[in-house]
Amino acid sequence: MSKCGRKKYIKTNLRQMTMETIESQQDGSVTDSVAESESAHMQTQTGQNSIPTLAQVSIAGSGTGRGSPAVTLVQLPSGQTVHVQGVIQTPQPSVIQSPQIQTVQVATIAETDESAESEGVIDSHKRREILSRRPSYRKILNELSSDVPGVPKIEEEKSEEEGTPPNIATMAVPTSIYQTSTGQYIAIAQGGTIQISNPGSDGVQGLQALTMTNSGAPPPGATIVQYAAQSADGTQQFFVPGSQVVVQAATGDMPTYQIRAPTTALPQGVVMAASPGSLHSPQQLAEEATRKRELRLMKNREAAKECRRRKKEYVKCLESRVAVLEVQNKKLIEELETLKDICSPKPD
DNA sequence: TGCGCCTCACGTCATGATCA
DNA sequence: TGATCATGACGTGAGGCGCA
Repeated sequence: MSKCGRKKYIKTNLRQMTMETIESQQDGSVTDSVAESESAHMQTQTGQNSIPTLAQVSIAGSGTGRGSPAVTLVQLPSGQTVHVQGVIQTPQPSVIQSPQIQTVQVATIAETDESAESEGVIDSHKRREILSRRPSYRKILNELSSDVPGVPKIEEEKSEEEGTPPNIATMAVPTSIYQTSTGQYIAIAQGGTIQISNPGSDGVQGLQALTMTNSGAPPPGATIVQYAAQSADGTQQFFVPGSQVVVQAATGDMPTYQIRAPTTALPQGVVMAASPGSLHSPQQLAEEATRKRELRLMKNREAAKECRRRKKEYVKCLESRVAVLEVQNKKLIEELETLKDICSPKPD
């Protein structure tokens, strides 16, 4: 398959996955984030993500009592209520507090780009150097949320409510990745899913599904793994003890896998079936480098996905905050008008 | 219907931040 | 201090939409 075709294939799968994720988020599943609960309102009629609009809010109840620190309940369209603290209070940090830094930096970059255009001297490395200094979204949001109770934090790790759909293309982050002597990658995810990736196939394409079913049969506590290889050979079964770690494959036309108890703990749970000490020839070193690179790329792929997800969440949270602050601002103005009326006696 | 534009999501690279 | 993580930048492809 050509690169274009492959990308198309992967994209189709991923798009489907994304839609499944969106659907699962919209079907009333519990979300503890204001932003996530508002995701449905961010959708346009075409179902496509577009320029986000500010969430409309309504004031659910006027708890404003004079002289007391009032707390106003702001009803978001999603039904979520947000506590807006007293009208008179210490200035809160602007919603664009941290992004202001970004704005300044972007302005600098714009200048840089201009000068680069005019002179054509500044290379992309310098630009990258400047651009990469931005603070992380998570950091910004967590700083904001620590200041203001209404802003949810971006969690370090998503709870299971956002569990990946049972699609092999999702490439669930494996707890253990093994490499067989045939060069295949075997990843055992936390949910027990086993993924086998053929060498040379980057990422999801080479994955073969292994379904695990619990059985009370053979060794107690063992798990029967049905090898769902797409060969015409049919289904193979594996017995996987409870905390299996090591997988080896025999060379030959018919690969076999042995899953054993762990012996040594290597970083990131990666166990090389081929002894590292035997890697002497340049070819083996090159293969090793290639495998390492593929592994790194795979991890980075997942990290990038997660990063984008957090970024979207961050943006939604900011939008929610804008909505809340707008309501707060409106109330401030109203209260100011009221105070003006009280303090300025009407002429007879 | 073809074309151009826009948006979105992705993969990859580079690099700062963080961890062991 | 090296390994790993997190994330911005960049390039690319696909799909939607308006227009001639």
